[in-house]
Amino acid sequence: MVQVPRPGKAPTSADVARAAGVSRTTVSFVLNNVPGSGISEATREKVLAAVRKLGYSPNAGARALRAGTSNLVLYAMPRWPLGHTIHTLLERTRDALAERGLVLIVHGDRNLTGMEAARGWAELRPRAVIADSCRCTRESVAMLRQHGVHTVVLVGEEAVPYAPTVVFQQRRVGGVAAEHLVKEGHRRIAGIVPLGDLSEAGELRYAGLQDVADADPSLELTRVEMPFDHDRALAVARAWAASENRPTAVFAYNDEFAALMMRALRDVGLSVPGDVAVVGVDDTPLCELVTPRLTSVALHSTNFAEMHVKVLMEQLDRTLGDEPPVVPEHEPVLVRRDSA
Amino acid sequence: MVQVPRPGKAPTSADVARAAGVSRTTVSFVLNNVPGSGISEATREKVLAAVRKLGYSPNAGARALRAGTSNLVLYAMPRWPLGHTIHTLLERTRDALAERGLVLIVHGDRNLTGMEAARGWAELRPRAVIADSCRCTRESVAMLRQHGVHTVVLVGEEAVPYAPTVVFQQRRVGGVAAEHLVKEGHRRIAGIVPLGDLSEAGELRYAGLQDVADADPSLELTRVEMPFDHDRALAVARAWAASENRPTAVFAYNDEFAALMMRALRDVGLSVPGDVAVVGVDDTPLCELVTPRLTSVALHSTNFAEMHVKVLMEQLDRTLGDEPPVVPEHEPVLVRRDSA
DNA sequence: TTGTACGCGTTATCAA
DNA sequence: TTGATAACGCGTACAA
Repeated sequence: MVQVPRPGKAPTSADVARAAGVSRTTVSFVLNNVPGSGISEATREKVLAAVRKLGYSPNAGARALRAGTSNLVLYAMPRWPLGHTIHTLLERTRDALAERGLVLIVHGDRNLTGMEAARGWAELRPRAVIADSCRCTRESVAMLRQHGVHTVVLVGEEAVPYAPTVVFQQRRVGGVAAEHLVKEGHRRIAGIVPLGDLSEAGELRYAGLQDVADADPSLELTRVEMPFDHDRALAVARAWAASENRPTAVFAYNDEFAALMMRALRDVGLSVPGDVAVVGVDDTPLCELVTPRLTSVALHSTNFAEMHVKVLMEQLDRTLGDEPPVVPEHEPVLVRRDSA
Repeated sequence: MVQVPRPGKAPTSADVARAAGVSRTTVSFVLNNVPGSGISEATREKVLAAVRKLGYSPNAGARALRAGTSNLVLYAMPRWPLGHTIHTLLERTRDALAERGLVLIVHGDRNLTGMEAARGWAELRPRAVIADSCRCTRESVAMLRQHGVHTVVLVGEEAVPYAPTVVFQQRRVGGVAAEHLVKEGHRRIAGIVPLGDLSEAGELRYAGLQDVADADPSLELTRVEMPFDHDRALAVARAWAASENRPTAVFAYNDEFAALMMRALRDVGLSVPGDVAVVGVDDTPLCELVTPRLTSVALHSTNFAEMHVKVLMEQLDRTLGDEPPVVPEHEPVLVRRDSA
């Protein structure tokens, strides 16, 4: 049972020392396994027993205050919904950090950017910060460094000169899809941009389509803004059914939108991929479950996670002022099935 | 640009005081808006200017050390994969906490339980901890309280006497599905238990089927352990096609497993729901996208999130020793479509 | 209005 | 082996 030296207050190392009948110094030596501080096995045991008895857990704040650095690694929650990619990423990162005695913390603030965000992160004086590059300016990164954050790793569309960036291009997702469709001979392509939470990523992916269209004037791009809603999808499909120069292919924002469109297209009598080809994104299990099987752009979340962990670890090892870091690129890959 | 009073070290309130030409006390008064400490508008401005100039951000650890309590609320990352439910929950909780000046932190450790886990959480001396009830024992909760954690809110299958619990019954998910199937006249029901990450929740949902079967001896329950894999699904479907007393209904762990089974069943010539009815879980968009449309048990993540936030806020307001809290129940709801 | 001084919990240094 | 002491950054009671 947990003993209560001072009700409502957490036990301190002094409490442990008192309970074990030793000095605070001794407690500290035992708990931190300080080498070369000949502690007898007997006292060691006494101290550990007292720790267990009191349920002692060191105060991380005080420890960090004294040490000048914490063992926290702060991951700023990304703007887009938490999906499988993030899940894998967190899992791997946590494990890798745990091996070094570092603790992964996901910071909840999702609305603040730039200096505002950095100030909140800096309050915790973390060892490292991982954040979307779109939420970090040169100033905010400098601020973090100023606050003793040894490592800053960004994730985003493109590398910035002031911090190592793991490039993860939403934009290329659209590009890869468009390139495939062009190669298949499509000339009129529609791109879906979702409304709501997903619109930010949606714009980026659509911009990728636009990149390809800009390079090839014979392409005709149609932008379709749409919530995830069967009726809206039906309306779009109906319009296309009635039009003689409808798009011959549609890049849906993700696999779910793609499935939604496929259903709507079929509902109005258009065939997939015969009349309209469809490409999704994420390569989810859904792709195999719909008819026809869905062609999809894969983000390879496992690869991404590993790459991310690698960069983070390199940065943690790096002593301030080393050579600039590598910035891996992560190219999405088209997984071809039947729908396009 | 960020000024550097002492390179590599974060600016302190003393630095701010120096830069503003005032005392540390004054800085503190200004930053904490201490009432009744007549600070002239001029000095106020000077201090704030210095804060901006230095990029000062208070050391949360030191502040907590002094105050005896932090403004952190720790959410221990749940064991099962982060999905839409968790996403909504975090979003709502963060907003509600932000209104009180509290910061939501998601703690990465996912493998530790009981005392081990509690020790890690306690190190940060958070104001509140939210965790899966299955990772908390009576002792570990007592330990947290001992360490000044004012509020502990659990989420899990059933209420425990030592902490307020938001009841969220995976088990009832299976129960609700089974009750529906029984009402529809099914007597031989199969339940899928996924392998891997999802097995923990899978066992609970299957136990819900078992509850119903236990109460009705005429029911015949078949347990199917299965990874998410088309070939394995096909094998199961083939076996059923060849058997004269195959299950007439299958409770799939979630919508994706349900869709996988539906496809496999159709592939081997069995009709849905004619030969075999199928029920999924989560009421995802997928339900409307497959043929036939999928009947699913909905968890109503928005309701859940609101309920969760409500309980958390009540607990935060509660002064230690108040009356025991309400423990809302959250009943899953069957959304009927065509597949069962 | 402002400065001085103390203590929160840890750990490192130094002397015993 | 151990015990006293100082310092980390912050907030505040108290005195000026």
